[in-house]
Amino acid sequence: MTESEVMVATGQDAAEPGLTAPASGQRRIRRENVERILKAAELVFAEAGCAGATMTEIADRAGLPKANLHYYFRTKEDLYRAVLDNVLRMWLAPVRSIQPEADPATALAEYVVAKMRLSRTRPNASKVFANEVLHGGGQIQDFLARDLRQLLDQKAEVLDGWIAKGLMAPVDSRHFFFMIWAVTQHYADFDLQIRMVLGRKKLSRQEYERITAEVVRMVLRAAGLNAAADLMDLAGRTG
Amino acid sequence: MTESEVMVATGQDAAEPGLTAPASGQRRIRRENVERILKAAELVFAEAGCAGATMTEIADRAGLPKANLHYYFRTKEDLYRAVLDNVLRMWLAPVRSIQPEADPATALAEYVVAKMRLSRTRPNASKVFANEVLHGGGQIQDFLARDLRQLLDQKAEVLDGWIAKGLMAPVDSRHFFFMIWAVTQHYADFDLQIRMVLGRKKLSRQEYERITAEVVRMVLRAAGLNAAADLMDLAGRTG
DNA sequence: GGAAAACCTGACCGTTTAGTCAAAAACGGA
DNA sequence: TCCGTTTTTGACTAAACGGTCAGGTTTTCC
Repeated sequence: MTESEVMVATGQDAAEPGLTAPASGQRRIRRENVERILKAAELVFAEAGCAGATMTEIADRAGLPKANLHYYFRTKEDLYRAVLDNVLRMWLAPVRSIQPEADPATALAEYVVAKMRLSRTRPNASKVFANEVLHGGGQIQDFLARDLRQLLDQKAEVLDGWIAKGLMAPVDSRHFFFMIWAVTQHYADFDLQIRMVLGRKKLSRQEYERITAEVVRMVLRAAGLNAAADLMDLAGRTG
Repeated sequence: MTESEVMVATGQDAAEPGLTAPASGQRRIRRENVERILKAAELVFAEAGCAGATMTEIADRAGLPKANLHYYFRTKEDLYRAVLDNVLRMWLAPVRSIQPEADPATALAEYVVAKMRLSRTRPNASKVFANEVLHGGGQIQDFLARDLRQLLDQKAEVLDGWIAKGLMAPVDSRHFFFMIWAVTQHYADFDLQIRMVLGRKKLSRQEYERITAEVVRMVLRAAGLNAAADLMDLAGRTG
């Protein structure tokens, strides 16, 4: 599964691609139903895992009969791949802020904020990703070994550049990224644990923003950017 | 599932507990087979998740016929609970080093080292735990809301004490623990991603120790303990 | 050595699940 | 309105799975 193959399932790979498919976008009904199915599937796959999810459950959540799912997606695995492809595409996006000419503290803070926002707004996507890596099927290995590796190499080089210029502490740039991924995704993947342990039913948006600021401070300090972290401290506590 | 109920499955809760059970420990055969089954089960549950694991697969890995599993563990859920109980017990152990009178840098470093060692030596245990939290069944909620919450409250208080004395930066102690958990367990739960992205087939013990040192440095810096982290820098790079 | 307890296991059963299919209904351009 | 195309769906099948059980074998203890 290379990056170029990561795409929204248009459904054209199921049920005999319309050879006479009109250029004017897909049929309305197909587009709407595919979207509904993918949304329901992401939820169910996140809740139950790939093996634990059933087509019947997904169909019920989408408000469609099961046979209809098999009309748009030939097999359960096809549907799972489509969901996963969406998730992977989303995963790669927030890293853009890491650029050589950027200010390290600003860029890292922006990156963490973007990752935390993704954890809040799309926890199910993160869970599907986590589940897939956890039970390392062949599904995701190409993505990890090709696309993600290439991306990490690029961005690690940016950090190494900053370090060489003395702009941040001499961390191992790759493992520094692992730390950011681990911490930010933790708030989506382990949200049950976090809520139970904090005794909260749900984390409000305000609470989430406070947590995000805290995570940013810790990450900045881990990078040796204490001045920036302390500035945040001031802003966060007085604002 | 309270902490007191967290225990190794002795098998006495399956197949009619021997009412005439001898005080001199369990029967040898039972003890050995239960251990083999639990070991195989932990592996399979980690690889496939709870729903994806099959009794047949576990039986094959344990080298026993499937019916034999049901002799020691009445149902798949009973077996899963037994595995999970082992995992949870292990999870709570390493936190001991966090004590009020300890030196923050030393205690935190020891804690991170212990958690990283657990990730290296028992990755499957970590994966079973992660999978359970991810798909939050009722199984683990009591543990999280009671035992883990209580433990976190205790240890957060220790950190707050250190902070009050000015021994470390004013972090949110609970979220600081979340960061440690996230980062250390990441190396077990996401080891596939880490190996793929680094282009390694397997991480050697030496590599793991280098990574552990790096993680310790980042955690210490995140806690504002830069002096200790820099000392480690020196030791790690010259030693 | 003998009896009771513990252990073993092939064959079997009911349920759940992914996937199929054919016939009907809805759609949409001419 | 008409006709080919797309969409819908209840009923069905085969396979996989968790769990059962009866009858046999081994172990343990006196």
